[in-house]
Amino acid sequence: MHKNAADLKTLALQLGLSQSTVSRALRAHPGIPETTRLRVVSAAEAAGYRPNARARSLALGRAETIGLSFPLERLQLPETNFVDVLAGISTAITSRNYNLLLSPFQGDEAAVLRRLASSKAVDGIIITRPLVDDPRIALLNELRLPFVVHGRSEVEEPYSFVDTDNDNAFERLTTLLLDYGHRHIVAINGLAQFRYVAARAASFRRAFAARGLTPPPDAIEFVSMTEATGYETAMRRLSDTKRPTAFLCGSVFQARGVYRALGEHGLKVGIDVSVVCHDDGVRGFSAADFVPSLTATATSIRSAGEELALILIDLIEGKVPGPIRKIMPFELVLRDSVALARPEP
Amino acid sequence: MHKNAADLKTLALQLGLSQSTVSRALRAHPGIPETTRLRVVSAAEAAGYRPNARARSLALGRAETIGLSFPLERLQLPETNFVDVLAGISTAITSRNYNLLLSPFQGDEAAVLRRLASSKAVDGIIITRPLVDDPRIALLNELRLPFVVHGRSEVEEPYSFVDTDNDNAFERLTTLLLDYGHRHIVAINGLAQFRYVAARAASFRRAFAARGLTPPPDAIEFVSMTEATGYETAMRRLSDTKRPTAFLCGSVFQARGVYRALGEHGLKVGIDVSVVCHDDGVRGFSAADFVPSLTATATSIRSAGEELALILIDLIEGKVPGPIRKIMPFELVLRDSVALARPEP
DNA sequence: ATGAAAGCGCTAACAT
DNA sequence: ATGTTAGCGCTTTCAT
Repeated sequence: MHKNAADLKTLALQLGLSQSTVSRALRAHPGIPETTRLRVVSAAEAAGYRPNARARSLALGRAETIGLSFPLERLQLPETNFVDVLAGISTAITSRNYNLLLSPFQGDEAAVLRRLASSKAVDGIIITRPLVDDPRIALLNELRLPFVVHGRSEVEEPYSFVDTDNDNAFERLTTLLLDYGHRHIVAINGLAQFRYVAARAASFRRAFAARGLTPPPDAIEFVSMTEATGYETAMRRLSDTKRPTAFLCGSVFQARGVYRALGEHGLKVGIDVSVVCHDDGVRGFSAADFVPSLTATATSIRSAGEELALILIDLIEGKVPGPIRKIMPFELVLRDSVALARPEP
Repeated sequence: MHKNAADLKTLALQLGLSQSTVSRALRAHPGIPETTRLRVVSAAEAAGYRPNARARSLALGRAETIGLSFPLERLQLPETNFVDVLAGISTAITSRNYNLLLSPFQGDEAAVLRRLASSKAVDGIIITRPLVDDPRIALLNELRLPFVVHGRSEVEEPYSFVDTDNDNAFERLTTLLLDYGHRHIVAINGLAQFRYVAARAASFRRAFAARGLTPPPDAIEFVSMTEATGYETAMRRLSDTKRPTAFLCGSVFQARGVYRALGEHGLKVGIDVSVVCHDDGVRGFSAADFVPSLTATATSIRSAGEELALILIDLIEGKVPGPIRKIMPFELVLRDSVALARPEP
């Protein structure tokens, strides 16, 4: 076999051609006759030649590599949709022949982004979980590093993003519960610092408003997206003097906690209390597998990951012009966790 | 702010120094007086200078990047310890200031490894889930790309690895059950193509042999490491004319399935039937959280991930000589899933 | 149709 | 203590 993968110079020497001709032949440049092209290609194959990525990226100014910057914890916590996003990105880069550089960080993300940008280690970057007013967007624009955001922010800056259709999904879920006669609904939302949480809260209120209703201020709970907080929140609200008749959860993790709390209160999901949820399609946490099965707005966070990478690569390669904005669709899947609201006791 | 991150040439020009002096000053080479060093460093800081990683790696022959090659599915299945390994690797590279290049693949891994090696995109690579006779090891040795294997293989080739102490863990678990009087034990193992599965089977038999016993040939089941197969296997074996008194599971996923099967048979874990398991410390799947809590040999697959990356980096930097072999320790944690074997009916 | 030469931005051996 | 020079391996004008 090819022991030491040859370089261009050696190859050119062997063929009695110049480096430039060999280089062009390998990339099928116009102006290289088929005969020499074939000769070069077969010689390269025989020698096991593959271009040196370091040299190539230096000369070209592109590394065919995208970066993903994320806080280290996102890989450490069990209840996260991050891995599914990562799976989607992985699929996309595989199909586009790109590499993915993982940039986990602890502490100062801005420093990481600055380093990635000026070190030219990647051609572009994906950032996740934008805040309502996220400083990273202005920073990346200033650094002139192509980037795509998973989610949206409220900043004025132009930027590309892929987001779930939070607005419509939550309005839909809320409307469903209202249709079933529920009025005393508790929405277990995420932490208020994230933009999508605000969007979801607004959608919840909008659905009420569409019927001339206004939910009480404490209808929306802003807590983290875990089973534990879902459980605690539900336990607390079930002790209210007037018990909620339905829960709307922002994630399957929270919904799990709600199911557990209801069980402990001796209440049956889909009979005594209704539950709906937004389902990102996280591996191993399907709303369909809940007992009883959970009515949810289903989307594929993995597809969102694919889109993120594909859009970023298109942006890098100049295949698309300005900022791309993509809203991923969802589907309302009716299952067994919703019943007509019981008449007030 | 620094608009366009300056390069070395510009910086040298500004300072009235040569590129090499600036370069040396920035890396605190001996022979650069403190005064000029400070002058250079502060100028670099002011200019927002960061070395171009592409140029640097070309000149240096090192990219300060390690690769992780894995089949795309490993990110897609919910029941996997892969993400925990990834979390460990991420922690390690963060602390050592390395980058991690993810190389998911579909199909031919050899091609991916060849490409990574000859394109010089990474300084070294981590491979996972070695087969009993794994061809990747010989290939990587031939390609002269530093690498570390997560797990062991039976090949003659020299190679570095980090592995769980499968032999002792499974002997220990088996001995524990034997101590409790169990003789009719079913070991739910992994798929036979992997080396660790063979090692575990041998350890199981060794524990029996140490008491002059021999387990029946069908005592060990070679199935995949999922809840579903754990369930199916247990259901099948519980219908045997002579019911097993204990199950030994290779993973918490399988153990979950076993718990479910026992529940369906109306059998109580830790009373009617005993269960033990090896616990990799996968996020969200702790043996401690089983109900009843599950006796297990506990190890940290995440720490293994950290070791993998640290060893690889040491290898790359020449800080250690030949192949490094590291066996990760485990701890036997006694919980509520084991009881004395009932006298035969 | 092919070659020569410059340059991507950095490091390091070799001066001085 | 600092500068000069020669690469690292590739792509890409610019010649011919």
